[in-house]
Amino acid sequence: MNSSNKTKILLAEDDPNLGIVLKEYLELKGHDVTLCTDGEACSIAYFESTDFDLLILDVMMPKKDGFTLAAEIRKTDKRIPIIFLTAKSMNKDILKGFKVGGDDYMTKPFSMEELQMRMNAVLRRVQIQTGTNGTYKIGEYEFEYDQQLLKYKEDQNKLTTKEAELLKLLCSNLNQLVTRETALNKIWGEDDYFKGRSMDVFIAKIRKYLNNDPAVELMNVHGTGFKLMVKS
Amino acid sequence: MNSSNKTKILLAEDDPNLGIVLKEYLELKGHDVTLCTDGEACSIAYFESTDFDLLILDVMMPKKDGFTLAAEIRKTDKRIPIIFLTAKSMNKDILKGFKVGGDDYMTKPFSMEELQMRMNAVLRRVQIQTGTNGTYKIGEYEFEYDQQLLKYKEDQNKLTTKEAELLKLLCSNLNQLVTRETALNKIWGEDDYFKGRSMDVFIAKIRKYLNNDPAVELMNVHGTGFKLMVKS
DNA sequence: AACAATATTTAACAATAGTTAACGAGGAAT
DNA sequence: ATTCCTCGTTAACTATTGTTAAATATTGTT
Repeated sequence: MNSSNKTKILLAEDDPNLGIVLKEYLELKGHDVTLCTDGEACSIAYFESTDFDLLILDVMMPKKDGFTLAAEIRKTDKRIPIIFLTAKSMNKDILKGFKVGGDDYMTKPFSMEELQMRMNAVLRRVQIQTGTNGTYKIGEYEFEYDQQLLKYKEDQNKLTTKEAELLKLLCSNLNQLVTRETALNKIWGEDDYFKGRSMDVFIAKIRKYLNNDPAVELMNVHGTGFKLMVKS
Repeated sequence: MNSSNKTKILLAEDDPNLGIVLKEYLELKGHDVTLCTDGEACSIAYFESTDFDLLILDVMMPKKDGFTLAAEIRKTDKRIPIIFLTAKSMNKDILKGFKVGGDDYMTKPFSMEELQMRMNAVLRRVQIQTGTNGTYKIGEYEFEYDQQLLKYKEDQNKLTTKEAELLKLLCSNLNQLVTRETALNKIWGEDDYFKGRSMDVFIAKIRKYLNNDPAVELMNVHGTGFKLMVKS
């Protein structure tokens, strides 16, 4: 979940009418919507930011279709919910949407209410463990990203901005790999040797914060990245 | 996930034709299905067992409708995935299904394939959430891939990433040949002479870890590959 | 048996990661 | 304006992980 308590939605829809109507409806419902009108713009928007909570992708789009885009994103993020929108109700298409790692699939025309409901259903799953306002549970710890606060029982640590950003990225991929590349691009904005060393220093700091709870482990995957594991 | 490797599904459907067809299809797909023909029977089945992985509930059922049943279950279990089936595509109904805590909603008639896909999508989420992808038994050993941990009685060894990946590949082909080519391509990404030598070094390391239990043998098939054998 | 190909093992080496501390830019306090 | 403080970066050193090399052993073929 991103810093505000709004759900941050990345919406890709090339039909300008539908795009704008959707954006306005979702904003009315209290969400924060970024609208892209083609697949490439959407790809760029996604990979530059760390804090989208949900993707809504039209399948048929200029430059890059929704399935291709979703497949790319699923390579680096298995968690973020993806809902596809499509005009044609071709059976094969639906199956492809799921195969590529989508969470739901809606055929136009659909009611806004149903979209809202399906969004909630899919978000409820990820929010069961990420509190609703930027609060993450990490074993016995509680991490308030908004306040940059990491709490363990009575103790609490104030994190720096970079520490908090990195920990948030790890939390939103809990039990899953975050590649060095992803982290560097999303948090440092570039991926070079020195930024990489800098990240290692932050990883060490976060480990130190987290070593009260033995069920929590921030582990390295050699040559690839890190994953924050919580044994259950 | 329950103890077996099958997905345990509780299916409630009062139409006997559809019920039986669904059950048979899902069993064909390797799942373990319990079929109930009314809401009360389903409620009893659910509350008597602990290890269902997924509920598929018809909405219109004798004695207790699917929504009421789901609402009851959601009081005690917020996690278990619920998919509703319904004949009528009334908008209000769909909304009610989600309000009551459903994860997906399918309108009859639907294709079996789409049901399968939607099941997978919903199950994938809970797997990701719990980080429970792989624990293998190897004779007296227990291998937790997620934690890169190999346990033998009281002892436990922390494996490196490569060791864990290779052991996982061997485990998922227990008692079966894994060709050098397969292993090299899957784990090293390419199949050349030096990667091959490197793999041999890892095989040696894994053998060393596994030599407490005489029933376990990581054997070579000359010129072809390796087999992880467990005698019983 | 002699030979060639493949596999095992140990050690040296290279690349990646972990840790601690020094450094420097920028903001806040004096 | 000067000093102090915080934070991110860089540096230096150590540890871990994975690859290459080299010496030995095993297997299959002629």
